[in-house]
Amino acid sequence: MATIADVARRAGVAPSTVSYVLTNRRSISPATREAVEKAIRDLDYRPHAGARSLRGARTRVLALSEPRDAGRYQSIGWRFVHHLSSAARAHDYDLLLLTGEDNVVDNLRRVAGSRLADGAMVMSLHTDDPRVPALRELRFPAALIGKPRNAMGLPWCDFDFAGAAALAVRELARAGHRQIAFVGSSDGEFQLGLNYAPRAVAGARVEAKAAGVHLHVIRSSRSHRTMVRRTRALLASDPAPTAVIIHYDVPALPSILRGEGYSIPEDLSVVVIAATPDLSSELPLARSELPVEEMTRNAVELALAAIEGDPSDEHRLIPARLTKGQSIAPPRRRS
Amino acid sequence: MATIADVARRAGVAPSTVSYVLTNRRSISPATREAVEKAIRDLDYRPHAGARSLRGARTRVLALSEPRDAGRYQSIGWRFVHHLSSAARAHDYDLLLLTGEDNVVDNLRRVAGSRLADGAMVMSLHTDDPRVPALRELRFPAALIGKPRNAMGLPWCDFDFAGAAALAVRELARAGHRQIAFVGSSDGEFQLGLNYAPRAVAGARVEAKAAGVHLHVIRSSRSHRTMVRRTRALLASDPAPTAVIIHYDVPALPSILRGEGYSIPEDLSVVVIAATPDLSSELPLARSELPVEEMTRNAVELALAAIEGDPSDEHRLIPARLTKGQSIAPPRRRS
DNA sequence: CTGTTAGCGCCTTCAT
DNA sequence: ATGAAGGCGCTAACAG
Repeated sequence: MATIADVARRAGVAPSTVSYVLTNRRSISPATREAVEKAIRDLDYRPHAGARSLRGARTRVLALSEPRDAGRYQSIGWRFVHHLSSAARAHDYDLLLLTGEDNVVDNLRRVAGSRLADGAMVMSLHTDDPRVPALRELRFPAALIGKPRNAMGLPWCDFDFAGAAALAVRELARAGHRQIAFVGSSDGEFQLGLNYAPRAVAGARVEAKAAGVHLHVIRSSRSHRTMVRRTRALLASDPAPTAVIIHYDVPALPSILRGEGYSIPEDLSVVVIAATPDLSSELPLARSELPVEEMTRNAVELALAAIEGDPSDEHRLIPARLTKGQSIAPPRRRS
Repeated sequence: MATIADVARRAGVAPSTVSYVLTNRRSISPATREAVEKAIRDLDYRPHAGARSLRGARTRVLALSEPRDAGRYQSIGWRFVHHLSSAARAHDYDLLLLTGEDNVVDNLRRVAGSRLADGAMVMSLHTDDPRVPALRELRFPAALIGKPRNAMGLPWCDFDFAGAAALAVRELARAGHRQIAFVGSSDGEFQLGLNYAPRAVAGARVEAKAAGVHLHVIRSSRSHRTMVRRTRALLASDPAPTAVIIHYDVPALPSILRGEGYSIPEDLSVVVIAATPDLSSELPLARSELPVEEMTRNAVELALAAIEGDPSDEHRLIPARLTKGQSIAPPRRRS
């Protein structure tokens, strides 16, 4: 593999000049720059990442932390990762994955200590996540994807789950619904303490109270059988809900509703919040999409800002936007 | 951050001695070892990754390559990544994610050239994947997860999709079925050229011919509407299939079948191949699970072997094992 | 505008 | 069983 010395020799300049061409840290005559760039191309030269980081420069690597158990419940994880990687590459950064270790915190310590990365992004935040104080103590630059109970001065960005839920309630209330069901995240997500799960419920509750509507709250389940049971109980309650808000993807739920003999939106209005692009549905559901691209772009920006030294506790709560599909109708008159 | 010199000073030994304690490359008296280890603990010393890699040692990082577009079709990806990360950590390796760039091959060149990783693992292989010749040319140690048409001497491991399909056909034939439907991967996966999609179909075809049964082959679709349409056409064909093999997860399919008035297994037997752990189904389906843990463990082993210098073109095709659920019954007599 | 040089932290050969 | 010293490839301070 070619080194900076090889390039310098071939271009007939000093190694430092090559370095300066690369880093743009002082002015270079067009002629020299041209010669150096040609030599770089000819030799397919790439700076040695280890040497760079040793010299005190950046590793240009961002660590991505996610607890091992989160993967089970969050199939969206992969979408986030793809977008995070793109966003990081846009700043010439790579992503180092920190999911495989039992102990999330040790893993961060290790990476920070051995300077494998310049900073971290933290996914699947629990309400009281041990990684938050650890990052603080390590003084390792980081951005949180998700809102912990206490960010302890770390920057974070998140989707406004509470706002999305409130918006859905408001929209349904405006259409005339007075009995609204809220199907929250799955049992597993609640049990892990994933912060967005209760936040969405809380948002819905507040707005329901303000709008004077009754909210029937249940959780979803990954077990189809359980889901059917809970749905039946929900629909059988008296007074029965005339609209359903679904937090996140419970792809089977519309099918279950139909299976129980309800048609959408005639018998039941439906709104999905924090939704993923939906290919499976027959009819365009009213929804607020989870803005994955925007979230990841912001997360990377915040992490890089933290690396640059701004110890900002900036946070970005991305507002929900409701796309009205064809799944909201006025409530059917009780017969 | 502490350096090796700090540790040496604190332990009252030479830096090289500390290094030897760390790398175990020569015998150390118990006393010195103890002293050094204490100093390491006291200072929470961690070797500088960049310095190590500069010195010619390993980076202890494995790159993980997946094309950007694959994420859309393979929700399983995240499971693989989690397991790969665990497997890598078991060998004290970290994972660097290569998904964010438009050009997968450039990305590999870059990482190999700048020595950000010691080797790579390659996911979502297309039948003729450009990464294979590129890795060959770069002489970058790598293991493929998936079987390309031509591995060009690179080691690979994969699930025996053809065998799994054949096994399913055989089992259904043995139960008396003569008209078997095969619901293959989705249009998207076929279009991307993901290698497992056609392999499973081919395996089913070969076994069907050998067993003298007729095979109705369709592809699945992520669109629920399309899926319903195709399923109806399939069930309406004459002679109608009495059993269905589902390649990979089409979670909605059992529901669709039931929705069309078929009960499982009375009206229709069902076998799932390359299945993911199923939480959503009412009844335990006959299935061969995709052995994710085993695949990822093997992939890491092969990659590390390649890094160690064995230029083996070893490959590991992991055989399918069928779990008989309660979804296979003899075909219903035509009425 | 460009060249020379020191040193980042580690491993390893050579010497003891 | 342990030390001393050189150099991996790069950047930045210092010279010109």
